[in-house]
Amino acid sequence: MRPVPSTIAAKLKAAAVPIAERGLDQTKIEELAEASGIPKATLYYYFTGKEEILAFLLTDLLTEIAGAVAVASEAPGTARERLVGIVTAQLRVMATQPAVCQALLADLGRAGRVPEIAVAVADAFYTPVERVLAEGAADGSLRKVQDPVATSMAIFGAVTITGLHYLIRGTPLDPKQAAKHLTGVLLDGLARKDRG
Amino acid sequence: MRPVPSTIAAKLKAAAVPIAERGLDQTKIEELAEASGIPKATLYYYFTGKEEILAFLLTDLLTEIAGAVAVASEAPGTARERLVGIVTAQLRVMATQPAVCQALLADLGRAGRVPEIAVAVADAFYTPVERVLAEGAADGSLRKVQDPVATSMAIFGAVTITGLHYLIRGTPLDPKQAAKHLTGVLLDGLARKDRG
DNA sequence: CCGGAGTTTGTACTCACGGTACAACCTCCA
DNA sequence: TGGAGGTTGTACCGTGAGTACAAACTCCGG
Repeated sequence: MRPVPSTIAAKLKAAAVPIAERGLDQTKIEELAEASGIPKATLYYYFTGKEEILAFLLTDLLTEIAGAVAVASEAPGTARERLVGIVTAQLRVMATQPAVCQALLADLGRAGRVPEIAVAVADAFYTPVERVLAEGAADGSLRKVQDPVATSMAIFGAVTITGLHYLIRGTPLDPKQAAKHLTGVLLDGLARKDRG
Repeated sequence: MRPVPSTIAAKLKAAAVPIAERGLDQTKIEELAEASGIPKATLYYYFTGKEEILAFLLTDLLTEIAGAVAVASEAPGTARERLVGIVTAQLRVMATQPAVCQALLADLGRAGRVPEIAVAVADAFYTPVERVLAEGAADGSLRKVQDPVATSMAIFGAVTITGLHYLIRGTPLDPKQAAKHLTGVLLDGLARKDRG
């Protein structure tokens, strides 16, 4: 993959739309060309194929998420508050870039198969959550869970699948609102509190 | 799609393995034929193509899950206990049929695009959880959540993505154990209880 | 202003694979 | 025993991914 100039990278984002709608395999290269306004021959000048185009879009997205999450992870306050911030940040990007996010989440298998993307997903989602869980156990704002890795996986699932549903159904996603509800459930739990 | 005899249906299950490994689009019909021991021509006698073969495997799987979940939903005890039973049942099927489950969860976008499968997913996952949440609010074993639909989506995500990770990594999945941890987190929440 | 390096793009091509057509054969039952 | 329907091999077609390549265009150093 040749270094991709920013003009191309910018145009390319529109290519995520047909991919989100139909899936990569049901999307012809010609459609990617059409959607992005970049001729097929030029696409092949920079990328070796469809897969690589999607990988480029996804790593771009995941870098952005990782950045926003890193900021939220540095915020002052309790770990519990930062967890809310992290989830909000993740949902915010989903609201901003619905198509690429849908392309990622609707085909998680591909992400798992491409090591580069798998790592980026971990950096953007699991790892920060895992850390904030540990911080919460330390500062007393979160309880100590038995298996932080499994727990961060569960949180990842809850957040992304919730977001994915909004994206698929096309209903507008209010990140703050959704994060509030989601973390409300995740933090307080579903069980009725006997003494709360 | 012609009615599929049980002999064919049984053999066909093996076709889920290459699909889980590589994804449907990276799997040739010839490979499905090889994996299942059913010649290509016979596959096309019963199905109109790859998509339909996968759809058949998925509806079969989802019917099974829906059945197991229905049983768990009828169990005596509190709604809270039934919720644990439902999650356990879902994870149990994932442990029993790893390949098909992976094929489903690693490509949720496809499920969303095929109405038949989307409905089956709802029947196997959301709807029962949504109902047990309502029952829990009624019998007092679960707290009243603001948005039961969104909550059941989050639960769906937590359960399936957790399961998917086990499947992708190939680590053995103990349904009881995993369900215990998962529902532990979901029921009690991540926040430290001030008075528990 | 020239020339060359790298970029952009159109066009023509190859080839793998999904899917179809069809005929031979087999099985089972009336 | 004959015919309907299931099973399978083989030959074929069309689509679309990816390649090859050359023409044109941009930009920069001399």
